[in-house]
Amino acid sequence: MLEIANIRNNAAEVKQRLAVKNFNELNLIDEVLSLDENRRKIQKQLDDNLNKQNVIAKEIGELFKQGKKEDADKRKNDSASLKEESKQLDTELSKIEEDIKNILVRVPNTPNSIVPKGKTPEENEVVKQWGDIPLFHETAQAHWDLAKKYQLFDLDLGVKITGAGFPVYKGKGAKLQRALISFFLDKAIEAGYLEVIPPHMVNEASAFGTGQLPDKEGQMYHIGLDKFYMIPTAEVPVTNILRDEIVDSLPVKFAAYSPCFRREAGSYGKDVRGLNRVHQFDKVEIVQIAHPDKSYAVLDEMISHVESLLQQLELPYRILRLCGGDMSFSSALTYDFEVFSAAQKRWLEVSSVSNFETYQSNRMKIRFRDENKKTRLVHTLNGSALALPRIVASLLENHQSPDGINIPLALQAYTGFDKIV
RNA sequence: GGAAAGAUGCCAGAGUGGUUGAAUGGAACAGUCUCGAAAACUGUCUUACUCGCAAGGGUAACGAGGGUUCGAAUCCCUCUCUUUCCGCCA
Repeated sequence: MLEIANIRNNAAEVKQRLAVKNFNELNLIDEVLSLDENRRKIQKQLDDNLNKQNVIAKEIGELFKQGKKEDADKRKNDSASLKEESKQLDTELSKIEEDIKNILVRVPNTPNSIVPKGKTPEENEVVKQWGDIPLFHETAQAHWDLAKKYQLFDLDLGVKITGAGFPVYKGKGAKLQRALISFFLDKAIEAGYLEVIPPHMVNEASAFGTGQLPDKEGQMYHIGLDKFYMIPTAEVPVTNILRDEIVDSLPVKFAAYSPCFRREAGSYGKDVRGLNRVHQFDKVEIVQIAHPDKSYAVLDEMISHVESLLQQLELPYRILRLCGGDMSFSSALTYDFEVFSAAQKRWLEVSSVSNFETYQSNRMKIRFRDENKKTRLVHTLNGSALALPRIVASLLENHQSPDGINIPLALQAYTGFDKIV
């Protein structure tokens, strides 16, 4: 959530930025400001009251020691009304703090100044395109057909075992998954990330920390009996590693492979065909905890990392700067990576790299010490590097030939084969 | 699933009602010593909110929430979590 101090100091700018995200409840900002002012007033009153009570308590202790019991008893009466008053103030304060929090969790992050205005994905800005778009003739097959032909994965089998959207990978299809995961992890480690294997379920506090709760619980699978959530991305457990910590040295770089579970309620049509959108998929995620002054350089670094992966996989891609309307709630700046999938003739999103600035760290209380030894909130960033299913889809579609599917050179050491026949 | 114990500062670990935000030890940081290091010695060392231009005040926090009391880390209640043993099991 946004820092209250920031809202206090830059209310006009905050509002103007939020408008870029098409956030139209700008009155909430004014509301939160007046609540905050009130909060401080009550806080002061309460503190003063408690101070008086403490002074009296000390005096009574002293009187007891001197054996002046009657005097002590007299002083006790002085405390009664103060105590009553403090109790009321305290109730008031908790109420107002809750109100402030309830509002703040409903306000999205302020977008960076370079975020384009816009409401729909069409208004995202293409900032780069790499690679030649393959022009296949009519015989080019979609990945779901290629999967059948080469026995790579089976969606119907997944339906039987679990339900729609839970693919069963088989043979070279399974090996390809494993190869991609290892490839992505190795590249991340080379780039200085520490590999972690996080829990695949998280508690409520963790889900709140990265912003999945309270709003997006419908997106996650929930284990009601234990109050756990299946992770929709490794970002959730990995970023929470540093929750409530004061970090000594920045940046911290984590890379994690994990399966991801998403309910994807309401999706339909060509979007969910084949591997285009599934409920369980594998992903390698990179996370960085960065100094506020350096987080945008870090964002660039992460973008380059993702680019190099796609280049090594020989997949044509483009990078989009998401417009205000298409960005996620908690992001300040997001770049999406899309890969062109030859047979479907469309761009598929395979990665999303974002800077959350202090939006997540404020929830998670991840801090560092600045030059003056003051604690400050860090910036958090993360990106997919990469999500597998659509990578597989486009690998199959783009690298198909009449006599099989060619594995990109960089991946061959991991697959152990150079062609799927 | 059954039984027991426990939750205190970065860590270990004292503390059962009154200058205890918290002994002691370790770690860390700074300094003295040293060519340098180690050792030794000295000092520093929680966080959040709030008032103040600042210097510096105030308040809160000993798992969480409530209660008793003039006063609670210390007593009472509820909840959560952790550990150990047994059972089951990859």
